[in-house]
This record gives sequence, structure tokens and C-alpha cells, in this order.
Amino acid sequence: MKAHLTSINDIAKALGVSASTVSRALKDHPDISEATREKIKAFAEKVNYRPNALALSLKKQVSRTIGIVVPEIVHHFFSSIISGIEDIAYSKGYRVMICQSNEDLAREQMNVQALLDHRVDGLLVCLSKSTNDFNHFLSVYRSGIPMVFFDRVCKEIDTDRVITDDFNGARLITSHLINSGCRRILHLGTHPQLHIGQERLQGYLQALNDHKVTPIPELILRCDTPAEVHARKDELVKLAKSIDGIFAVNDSTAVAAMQILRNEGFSIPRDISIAGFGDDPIADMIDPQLTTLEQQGYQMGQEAMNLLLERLIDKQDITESRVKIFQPELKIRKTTRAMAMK
Amino acid sequence: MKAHLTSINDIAKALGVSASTVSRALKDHPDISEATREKIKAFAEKVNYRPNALALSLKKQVSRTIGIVVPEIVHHFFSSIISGIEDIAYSKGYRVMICQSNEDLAREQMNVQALLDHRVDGLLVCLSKSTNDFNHFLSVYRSGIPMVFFDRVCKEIDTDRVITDDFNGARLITSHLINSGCRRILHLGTHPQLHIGQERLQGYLQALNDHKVTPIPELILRCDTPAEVHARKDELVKLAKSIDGIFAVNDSTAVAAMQILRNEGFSIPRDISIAGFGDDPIADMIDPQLTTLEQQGYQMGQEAMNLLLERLIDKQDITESRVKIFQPELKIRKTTRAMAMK
DNA sequence: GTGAAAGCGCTAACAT
DNA sequence: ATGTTAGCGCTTTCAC
Repeated sequence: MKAHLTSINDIAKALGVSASTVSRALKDHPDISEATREKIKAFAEKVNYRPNALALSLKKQVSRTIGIVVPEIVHHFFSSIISGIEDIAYSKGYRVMICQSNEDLAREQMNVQALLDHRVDGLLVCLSKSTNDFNHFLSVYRSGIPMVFFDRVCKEIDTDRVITDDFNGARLITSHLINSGCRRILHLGTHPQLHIGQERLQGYLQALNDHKVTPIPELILRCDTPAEVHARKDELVKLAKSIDGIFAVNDSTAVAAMQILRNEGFSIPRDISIAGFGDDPIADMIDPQLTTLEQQGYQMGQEAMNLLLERLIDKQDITESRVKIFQPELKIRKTTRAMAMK
Repeated sequence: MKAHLTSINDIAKALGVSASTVSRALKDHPDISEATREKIKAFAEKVNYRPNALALSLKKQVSRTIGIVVPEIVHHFFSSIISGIEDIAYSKGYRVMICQSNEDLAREQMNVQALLDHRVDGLLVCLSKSTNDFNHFLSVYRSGIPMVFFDRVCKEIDTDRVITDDFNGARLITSHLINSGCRRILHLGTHPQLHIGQERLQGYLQALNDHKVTPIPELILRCDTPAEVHARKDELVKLAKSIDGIFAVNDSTAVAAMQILRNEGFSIPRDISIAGFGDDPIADMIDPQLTTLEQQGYQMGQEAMNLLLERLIDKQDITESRVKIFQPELKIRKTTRAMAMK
């Protein structure tokens, strides 16, 4: 029993004028006489009139709504990005529709479709881990709807992107581990099709190379969530005896590994140094505090939205696609040893 | 240069039939001949036709979209609730629009308005901390749009609600503190206008009373974020000497307090026991692991969406408003001492 | 079995 | 200064 919300037609009938007069009066069109305008505005106010955004979008062919697709809202990094996006969006009169892919390709495809069905003006997306087919994005691209990827981007499509310098971050933090004395560093990495995973792995390898440390294939594992760490506990504990450092692809994985190792009697960082990626809030709440790389989630979100807005508002046909790279900042805390002199 | 997406009219023109025929064919209306139907469907498939959700909503006067207003997406409890909501919503063909109030009344009002403008079929809301005026919700209520409050509810309006038994949870965990030997328990509470804050405070007081422990007014502070804990560090440290337990209104506040106390040389739980509320993921990642109360966020979200759906779909005029109460479960971990015998 | 017409709420070009 | 008309994309009643 949803009550009928007052429409412009209702006002027109009630006041004995035409709908167009009401429409014009409400937006201060100069043609409308002072008297009529006041009368209409007063009435609209009284009945609490609000324009129907759906009708407006249909008419104008512009929804002033943008769609966001992220893997999972629960992660601090993603929710920070969303906040950054929203703050810019709101300030420009845009709304956002947020969808979670739950790291699942099928759901991601559904999300994109639903967003298109709702005629969003643009799309902001971060790929799911399992996305190995890009046709759903390709068709968005072909249809000419502006789209900006952030963090986990799609190299296969030439769009604007906002990313972290994953390679450099990984190289930086791995160097720090080496400089503080580590030589056998376990890397807990993510899915190989994920660009960021590749970059972080390459950065890790580059750092080893920089320091003439021989990489050890057995020390590169795919293991990127606390759940997986726990599932592979035995393997990890076995490896632990032969390693002196861990570089995990994200903080929660690093923390989970640390918990297990400490329970097994290893001292952090004395026996094993640990480093993460992302600077999740847990990183400085745990003891010892986690050495990691700070990612500017909020700012990345702002930047992504700004890139999209430039295509939406200025419409100046920007032909080249732009890439904004954020440098992650090394946060040396307590899970790694102080730098030894070189 | 957003490309024009194919409409039913486009298909009609291309195929030399009327729009109504296309519409009917696409939804398998029995009147349409096999041949025409196949022809239309094949063409629609080819041009990747998708119905315009905006036009549909306008026509049907139903958007199959529900609006969510939460304080901040970054908190695990809220994002879990959102996941619960979404999973149920999707399974029933509903979309969600998520808005953050950022604990700000003005933004909450704007959010509600924007959601109504978009003609959401229903609203799911958790109040901001600063909300002391309920007119925006009152007008939703009067307009007959179904609305369900969760967690931080609005007592002033008679709607469906999904809540945690905050009183009982607080009583339970405070009792646990007392049973394990605490007598001077500091309560770090939240804003007084927040119902959940009142309930948790009352539960705390009830437990003291149950155990004939005299409440001490100086040990009841309003301090509900890590930032505030740090801002009031000196006060906290000064109090620390005279207390033997802390019950914080949420886990992040409890953890922040623990960090400060440990840095000051207090041993947890030997000198001071600490308990939180909510069972945030950090609770079992920190060392010592935090004793707290588990809140069923995901299930609460599911329940809230189900209550809303009953009003949306079944439409059976449910007159009485329903209240679902979730019992929080005590998670005794390492920041409190083992129970002493009674 | 298919089409024409009206209407959801709104705007804008075109009357008057 | 105001009204009429058409149309955004879609559905549905009423014709034939």
C-alpha cells in the first residue's frame, strides 16, 4: 500500500494550471510570472513534492548515477575506496550503486548487467580474483559507457585506470627485508591472473635480484587469505624452519601467518620477519605491529571518480586513456628488524 | 558519446512489427505466433537487447530496488549486515542502493531523500550516532513506504526492527568480568541518545546490581572510538590504576584501550581484564585475543531483508510491527581471566 | 495474432 | 505568460 507520491500533474490539476507551467515554475524559468511561481512553489512545498528521479533519467537519458563493482565491501581497502568515490560523487550531484562480486566471475557479470540495465552513466570497477573472461567489460567499452578500473585492472581493455605501484611497493618492502638480514623470504602471493599479483611477485623477484639473492621456487606460494593460511598450516610450519622472512600479498594473510608461527614457538621478528601489503587497520593494532605498505585507498577512490567525471561532464572527447599510479609508502613497524648497515 | 542502447522500438522498426508485439514476444505471451516470437527473440539476442530498468520502474510503479542507510561501510559489522541483505535481495530479484551517513544527521537526511527520489520500494536503515531528529523517517513512515530498522533503531516510530539484545549481552559480559574477579569495571560507552548505548549501559549496571557491586559514576565514560581513546589517553591512564576491568561498547575501542594500557606497563588480563562487543575480526587476531560478544551481523541483515520482503511481496497487510531480537554470544578469550568459582 | 493508443512523470520545442 | 504536444522505453487494454 505504497502511497502515491505527488507528481507534477497532481500539482497542475490541483492548481488549475498545466504541467509545463508547474515544471517551469519549479525551476525558476524566467517566463513564469512571479505570482504563479510563488503559488506553485508554496503548494509544492506544502505537499512535499519531490521530482521522480526515474522519470527524469528516462527523459534526460542521463541518470546521474554511477555503478561500482568491487570484490567485497568488508575489506578496509575497498571500503576506503568507496568512501573516496562517494565523497567526490556526492559533491557533484551523483549517486552511486555499489555491487559486490564476492570474487566470483558470474556474479560480476550479473552486477555489470544490472548496472547497465539501470542506465548508470559510468562504471567504476575492481576485478574479482576469478575473472579470466572480459567480455562483459568489453561490451561496456564498445557501448561507449565510460569506465574506470581501479586497483585490480583489466589490461585487455584500454580504459582509464587508477592503480598502486605494486611492483615498486613489493620491491621496496622485499628490499627492506633483505637489508634487515633476511635471505630466505617466503612469498605468499595471490592468483596468477591478477595483475597486482604478478606485479607484486615481480617486485619481490626484482628485489632479490637487486641484492644478488637467489630466488627459491619453493618459497613462492599461492596463499592470499587467512582461511588459506590456516588450511595450509602444516606446509607453512614445515617451511618455517628454513625461512627467515615472509612477504605476504596482504595484511590479513601476513597476520594469520604470524599467529600460526608464534603458536609454533617462533619469535617475530627475531626468528622470522613478516611484512604485509595494504596497511589495513589491524596492522597497527596487533602486537608486534606489522610492517607493511600503505595504500592510499581513499585518494585512489577520489581519483577514479574524478577521471570518470571528466569524461561524464566535460565530455571533451578525451581519446587517450589515462593511468594514475599511486606510490605505496613503506611503513616499517615491529615485525621486521631494524635495517642492518649495508 | 554514450551510444544509444537498443530499445523495443528500435527492434520493432527493424523488424517491421509493432512495439507491443516485440514486448509480448520477449515475454512469451501466448498470443504471439511461434514464428514472430523466434524472429524477435533472435534479433533481440543479436543486438544484445536489455530492458531499460528505469522505464520499467516508471511504468510499473515498482523499482525492485531497496535503499540501505548505514553509518559507515568500513565497519565489519555493517558490511556483514549489508552482505546478508544483498544475498537475500538478489535471490528475490531486488537490487540495493547503499548510502553512508558517516554518522551525520544531515547526510542521513539527504540519503533518505535521494533514495525516495529514486523510488526505492523499501528502506533498511541503521541510525547515525548524531540522529536526534526523526522527521525524515517519520515522513517515510507516513508515505507508507515499508521501512525496517536494524541495530540502531528508532524507538519513536513504530516499524519492524532487527536488533541485538544489547542489554542482555552487556549483562552477560559484565557478569563474566565480575565472576572472574573484577570489581571496579570501567565502561567505555557511546552516545546517550543511541538506544543500543543505553541498553548496554543498563546491562552493565544490571550485572553490577546482580552481583551486589556498587556502581561508580566516575567509571562510566563516553568514549566509543579508537580516536577518542587516544584523545583521552591521560584520563584513561590515570583511571587505570584504580580499575581491574574494562567493558567497552565495541571491539576497536577495547583494543585501543588495551594498546595504551600495555604500553603503560599494565598486564592484560592480570592487572586489568578487557571485554569488547561485536566480535570484530580483529578480536581474534590480536594477542591476547579479545573476550567479546559475537553479533550475528550477516544473519541480522538477512532477517531485516526478509521482514521487508514480506511487506513488499506478500502485501498481506501486516499491521503489527515485528521485532526480531538476536542474542549475542559470549566469546571468552584471553583478555579476561578464567572464571573463578562462585 | 497483431497493432494502435494511452499513460507512468517529466521536459522542451512549438504554439498562442 | 501559459498551454499543447510529443517523446524518453515500456506495458496493457482495447480493437480488428
